[in-house]
Amino acid sequence: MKEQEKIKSALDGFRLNAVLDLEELSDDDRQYIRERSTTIRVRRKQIIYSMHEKPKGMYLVRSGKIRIEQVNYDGSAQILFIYTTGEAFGYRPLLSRELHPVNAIAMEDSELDFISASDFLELLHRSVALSNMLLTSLSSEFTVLVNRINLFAQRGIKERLAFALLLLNEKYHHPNAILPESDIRLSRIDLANYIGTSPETLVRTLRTFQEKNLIRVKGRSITILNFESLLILSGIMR
Amino acid sequence: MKEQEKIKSALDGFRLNAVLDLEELSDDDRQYIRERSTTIRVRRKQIIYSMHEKPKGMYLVRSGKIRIEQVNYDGSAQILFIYTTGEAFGYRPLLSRELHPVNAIAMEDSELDFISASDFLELLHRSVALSNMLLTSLSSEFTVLVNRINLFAQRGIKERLAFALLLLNEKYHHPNAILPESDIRLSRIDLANYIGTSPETLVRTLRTFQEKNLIRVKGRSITILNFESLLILSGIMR
DNA sequence: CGCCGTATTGAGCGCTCTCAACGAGGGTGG
DNA sequence: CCACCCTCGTTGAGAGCGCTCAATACGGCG
Repeated sequence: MKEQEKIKSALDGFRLNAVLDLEELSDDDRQYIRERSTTIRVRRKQIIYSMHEKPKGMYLVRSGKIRIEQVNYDGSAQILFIYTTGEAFGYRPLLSRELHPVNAIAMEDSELDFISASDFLELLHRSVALSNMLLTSLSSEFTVLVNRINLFAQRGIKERLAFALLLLNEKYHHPNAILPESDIRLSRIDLANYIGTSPETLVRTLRTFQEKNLIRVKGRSITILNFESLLILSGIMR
Repeated sequence: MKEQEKIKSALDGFRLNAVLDLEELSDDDRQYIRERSTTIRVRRKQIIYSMHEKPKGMYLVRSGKIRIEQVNYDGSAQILFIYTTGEAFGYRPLLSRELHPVNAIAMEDSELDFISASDFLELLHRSVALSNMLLTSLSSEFTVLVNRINLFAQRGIKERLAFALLLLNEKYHHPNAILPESDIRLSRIDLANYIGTSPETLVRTLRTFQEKNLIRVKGRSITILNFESLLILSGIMR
């Protein structure tokens, strides 16, 4: 599918690639990670860490979905990322010796590989490959965040929703599925907090999308019907 | 001034610290930088690099102000950062082997130290200290950007302006000045593009701030009169 | 002195938020 | 198995914020 490739590449620069590519590390490093990591199980809604906490280590998602969010004084929440299988998180404040700036919460029952702060930093100290990988990855993530600031600062809800659905489509895509469309399943509140709006406005915008046959909505599940239109609507492409 | 300390620390986590602290590098590294860097002069409005260009090297501001912005298809622009004396920019896409995601434009006549891509990468390759410094710095910048996404997604113009003025106050602060307040000088359009609004709305919001004696406006120059109120207004503090 | 880019002001509209009410669904305990 | 409750989702109405368009002032520079 040529169109699908176009969509994918248009989202380059907007997609946080948090995948920790262990392939790029040496056998020793991989061995080290395997030895030191423990698997932890978390249930839906369980808090993995909270804002202003001291970071305990790095997490790698084996299964499930984790949302990273900030909660403001007025109680409003902004979901910044959703991490899924193969993606790593929680390690950045270790590098900059800061407290967690965000909450990490399981959106579904999930399994995580955990490496303690000291083990992680020890490995980082030893492995130039890891250090370089993180440097590269942080730099490209910088671009992603900058693009997103632009999006939030300049675009309205329609555009932000269109964009979010395209990103989520990738997050919710089943690894071995052939079809491009996914079954995007998350609560209205989560989706609203992800695009920075209220549930009411979100629902209304979803309906207008459905009326234009851009998506199909059945309960919690959202399916994209027209990728190209959504991409144009998002304003990131002409 | 105790209050001033409070303001400063409240802005931690929101302030992009792009200062390249050469002190942390070895004598050799500093020597290398000194030898390889050339000084270039740019005039107001001059483009240093453009979006989608291949990055040529790293820039270090000696004097003047550089704005980093993204321009969208519809012509709207979002100013993401303003770099001033001692701050480094332009090197991130070198690390991630990407094209520039932003424009860099001189807001005033400025002087920059330039190090070519190959020299920069060569130094990075040799210097663990630089590599670690960048890793730390990128990680804390990640937090800053995340905080800003939250701000843009959740807050209105009043809040964003209050916040921006506090940040700009630091950017425009004269190094040896004693007083906390600065003379913030930039065009209405630049300020509007920085907080993500139209010049008209910006002007009106500035006036309401002035009417509440939060700031003094004289032509292009803005002076903060009441830091504490602005900080509370910005919503980043209770 | 005139010109051009910048700043300000006014008016009107549209988008998005908030508040309030109602409906639907899922889980729990009886 | 059913009744209840609680959360989530949806819909309506109204207010207010921020945008756009248009006109008018301002100011530095040639």
